[in-house]
Amino acid sequence: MPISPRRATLIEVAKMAGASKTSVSRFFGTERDKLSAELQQRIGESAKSLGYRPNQMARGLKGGGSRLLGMLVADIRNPFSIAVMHGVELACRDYGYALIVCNTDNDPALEQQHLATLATYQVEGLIINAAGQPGQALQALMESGVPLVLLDRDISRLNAEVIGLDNALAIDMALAHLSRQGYRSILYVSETPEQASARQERLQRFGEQAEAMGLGNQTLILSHSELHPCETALATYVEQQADSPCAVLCSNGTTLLTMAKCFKRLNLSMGPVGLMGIDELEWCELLTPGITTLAQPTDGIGRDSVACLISQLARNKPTPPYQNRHAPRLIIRGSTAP
Amino acid sequence: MPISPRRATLIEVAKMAGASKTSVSRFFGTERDKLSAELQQRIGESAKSLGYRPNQMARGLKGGGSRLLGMLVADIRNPFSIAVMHGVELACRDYGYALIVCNTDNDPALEQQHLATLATYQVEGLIINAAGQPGQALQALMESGVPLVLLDRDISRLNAEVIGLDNALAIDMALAHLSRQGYRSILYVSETPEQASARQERLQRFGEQAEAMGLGNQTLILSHSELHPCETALATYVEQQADSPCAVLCSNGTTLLTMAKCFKRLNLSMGPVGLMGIDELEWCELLTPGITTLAQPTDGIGRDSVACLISQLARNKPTPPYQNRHAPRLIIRGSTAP
DNA sequence: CCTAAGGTTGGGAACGTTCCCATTTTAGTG
DNA sequence: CACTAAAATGGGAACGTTCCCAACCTTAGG
Repeated sequence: MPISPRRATLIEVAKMAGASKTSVSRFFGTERDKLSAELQQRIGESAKSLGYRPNQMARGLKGGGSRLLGMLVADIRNPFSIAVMHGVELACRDYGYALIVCNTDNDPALEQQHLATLATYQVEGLIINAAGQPGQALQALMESGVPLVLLDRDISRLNAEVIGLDNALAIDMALAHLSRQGYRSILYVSETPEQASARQERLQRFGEQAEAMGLGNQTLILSHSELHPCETALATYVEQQADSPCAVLCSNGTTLLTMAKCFKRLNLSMGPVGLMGIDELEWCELLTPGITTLAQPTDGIGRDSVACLISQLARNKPTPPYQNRHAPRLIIRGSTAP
Repeated sequence: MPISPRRATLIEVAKMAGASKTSVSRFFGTERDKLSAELQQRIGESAKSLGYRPNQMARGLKGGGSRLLGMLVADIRNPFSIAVMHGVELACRDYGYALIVCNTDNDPALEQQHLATLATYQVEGLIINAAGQPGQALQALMESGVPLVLLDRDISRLNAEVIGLDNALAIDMALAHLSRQGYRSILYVSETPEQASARQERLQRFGEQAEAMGLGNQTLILSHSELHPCETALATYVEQQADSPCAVLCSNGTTLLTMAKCFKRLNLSMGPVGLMGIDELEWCELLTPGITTLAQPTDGIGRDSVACLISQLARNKPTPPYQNRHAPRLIIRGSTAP
């Protein structure tokens, strides 16, 4: 049975190097250059030979901060969330933070619980992609000095930065493209907008802007994941619009997948009936004749979320630039060529 | 400027409840029932009114364990990784652990660095989906008492559990299906197998089993992500096999996507030339006529990884059941109907 | 009525760091 | 060659917990 040798500690390194714990602490902290070259040498060697690594738990305890960021994701299986998370990861790496990720599977109760857990770990900042409206818990967290960034979804009565897509711009770009291609009437497909501000913003802008541009517009809200009702709704819509070219605009990747399936089932060909979505997915290029999308700059959104957090953390230093509303990128493919 | 009131501490709760810190500690630990009902009441109320939450950092420091698990992922944007991570998340929740996720983007250097970071946070266990061969670092970690689970990829000379797909079975199932459907010759497409044991196992089994079944077999290794060489390789292969029905078997989701694109470019129709992949992706159903896949039980793999960790953590308790090699599920679609 | 046993409760040390301050050494100045 | 400022180093107290052990308060048996 292998004995598990406890990890080496600061004191042991100090003893071995013939230095004080303070010096060793300095060596691994921000004051290494205050040490003489010779002492640095000795400490460095001892630490190496003992395989010493500072214990972040102990560091966090004594004022030093946990160097931990928390991320709360509503649905980890959503490719958008993942892509953003990737950006967050990259930025964490740059700033020297580690990341605790919690997935709520869109369950508000679980969300509350995870929030409590994250607080327990003394995270220094929090990136929240909310499932419910945990305004109260977040308010408490903010008041106790934890900076917050809301990802994609705003929370009412909470004074925190929201970082995500420029939803109005996205809708405008989509409608401009569709109109340019000659579609005269648009069906907008969204998931239920109640709990997600981004959905609301997109939905509302769609109504306003389509009206302003003189485009026919209708809305379809997907509440459950069943395909059938959605299929009939689409069939009905297309039938109604028989006289003028029409298109379907999907609010995100999930709805786009659903509608693509409906197109297939109804044997509708994309193009003659337009199809377009927000969010770029790997299969959009693959599906003949290719689906036109608005790609979100997910990496940038993730990175900026962290940058925003860090800038709140260090109020004294100049604020690194970050953007709240990110512009999408239009990727034109065959599905919007009538 | 809002003053940030420090989080309440154990001592403050104790003071308010007129109890000792030990009692409060007991209340939040595992010995709550050793306290009289009345005392529990008082402590409960005080804690609530102060919004007290135990500080996990401090807990971890004093022997209590960090209640933190680490997960190292080679490529966080791979849907397989995500799906497994979801299972890991679920299990963590059940066992009362939080999860630190590190993504290495397939960079061995970064992997080393992340490993060091995770050690720094005193994680109690580690789930490793290795990018390189960090055997040395992992060995050190194991020796210092951190249980390990290797996800999908084995690491040579490291005595740790490997949890993942039953690769031999998967290949056998795929070949059995393809053969049953009448394909006489198979092209196996894999990414470079050097650094990933799962790829090696699949590749090797493919050779053996196809030979044993009397099927024609060839292998295509995708090294870079360029489409063109791959496209010509496919074209050549299909041409060669003009006389007998042939199929393409893809080692994972990435190669499947690549080959699907090649099929499209070459205007090959799926079915007449078979196409099949390991890993189930959302678009496999969508792409006419549907792609036959072997779905990995990703949730199970994730859950079992955690279960395995936990069982190592508590050697005294009976080992919860976990499985090392998971069977895939065959999903038959049109792409393997000649 | 005394004592042992059991159930509750509390005090203090320890966990591995950082940080404040005191001390020692070095270098610089008149 | 003192004398002082600056640089380098070290000692001890904190950080918020848990855990060991001691103290207390019942209750029941003799």
